[in-house]
Amino acid sequence: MSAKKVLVVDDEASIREMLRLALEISDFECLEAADIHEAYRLITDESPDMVLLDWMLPGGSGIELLRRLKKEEATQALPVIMLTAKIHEDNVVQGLEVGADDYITKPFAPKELIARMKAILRRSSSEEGGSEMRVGELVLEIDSRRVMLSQKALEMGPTEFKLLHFFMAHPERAYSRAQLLDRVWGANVYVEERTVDVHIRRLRKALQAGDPIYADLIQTVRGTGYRFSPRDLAVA
Amino acid sequence: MSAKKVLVVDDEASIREMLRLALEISDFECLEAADIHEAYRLITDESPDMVLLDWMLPGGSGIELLRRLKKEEATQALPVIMLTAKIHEDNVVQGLEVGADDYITKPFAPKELIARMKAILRRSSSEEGGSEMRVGELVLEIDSRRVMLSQKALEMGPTEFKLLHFFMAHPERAYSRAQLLDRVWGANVYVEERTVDVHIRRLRKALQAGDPIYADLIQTVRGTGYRFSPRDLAVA
DNA sequence: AGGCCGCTGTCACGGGAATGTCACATTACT
DNA sequence: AGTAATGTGACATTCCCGTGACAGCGGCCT
Repeated sequence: MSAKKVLVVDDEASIREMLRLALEISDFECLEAADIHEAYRLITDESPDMVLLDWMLPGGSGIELLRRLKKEEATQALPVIMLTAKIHEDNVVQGLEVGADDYITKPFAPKELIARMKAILRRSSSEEGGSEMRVGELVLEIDSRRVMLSQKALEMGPTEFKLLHFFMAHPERAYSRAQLLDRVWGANVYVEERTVDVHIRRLRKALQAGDPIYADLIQTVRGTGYRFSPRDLAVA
Repeated sequence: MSAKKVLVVDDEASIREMLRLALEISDFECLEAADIHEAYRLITDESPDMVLLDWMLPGGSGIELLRRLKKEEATQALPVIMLTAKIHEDNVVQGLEVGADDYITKPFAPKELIARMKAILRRSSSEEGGSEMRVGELVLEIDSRRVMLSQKALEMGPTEFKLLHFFMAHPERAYSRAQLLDRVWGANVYVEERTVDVHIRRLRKALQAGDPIYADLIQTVRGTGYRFSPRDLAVA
């Protein structure tokens, strides 16, 4: 299992730093945001597996972000743990009502936080019953690591599989080559950006072998990168 | 109904003797083990119908063995009753969490033990819908530890049998070598990952000897591991 | 006890797939 | 038309897997 990404939202740099340390020791990947705007950007761009959200934030309190996340379909299932000061314990009720998965009062032991995080991640990951994604006749079977198009298996390498997986999880959005390298190849990997092009081509070719129309799912966004667009499939 | 085999795991010979007596009076067949290693050997070699497991054992506590049994596919369903001293009653919770079916505190009346045993056997024997698995013409007979393909017996070692057993219980899913080692060989076993390859090959060879088509059931998933796929059998 | 035999785990070798990079062709936009 | 960006085929390298061989171990038979 790859490392889980956790977004820490807190305006105090010292607290973020402390949390980053605790998280990285436990093999989590850590993202940081100091305000709501930055937090929202990171959530859409990096799609973390969990959010640690401080209650007291300048420029809009944490509950505002929480409401927004629970309102949108794409982020509704994203687990959120609230961090709250002992004094404002009555906010906890409010937070849980809005849809926080858990809360923890400051100060807290890192160990307890990690334990709660793992409990929540275990729960949310076991919930994903349908371990397959579908776009029209295209079915990506995660467990068995196969791609079927109209009942027929498609041949492709591991990288193309991961690429397709990422695209199907994030449709209708353009990604730059750098972003794709980051999200599909993984961080801290240095390869030429143009390498993405080649794998895009290989993925298109694999899809085309199954049904030419499906190659059009992968669209080029000139000057930006690529986009996966199921929407245009039905039109054709 | 033939006599049920019961394995008694306890380091004190006197207790084993007492239990043997009680068991044989009630028409059980009795196996004895003084330590975990011997116990494990007897379980794989003799496949008893039930285990009476003392908590306090030299060289690894009983819970260690219990964990291992519950983790491995082949022994997951094997009923285990824990024997525990009154003083350590808090261990009971732990034991039940790991998967013990029942517990009894020493000292106990033989009559009570027998009653609990029968209750559990009744439950577990009614649960086992059939002690064989089938994929096409391939039949895995769990009790007799044999594999038949088109009425013909296949030759394979115990490890290949367990491997096939695991695969048939979890079809259409890719497993890494580490996962297979964990779930087929058992936890706390250190062997090279590539060893899996060799046993995969031996299993394929055994299947091929029966019917070449059936060797294709075991598929290589490059960069990931292996997959058992009955689905592709019918297509061919 | 000795020797045979089946099972297991490890290694080394070879082949083939997957990957990343380049050079060149092609396309899209000004 | 000209330029920048993307598509594409080819290639060397790396990585991964299949396979045969082999030694250790324990059981079983004589």
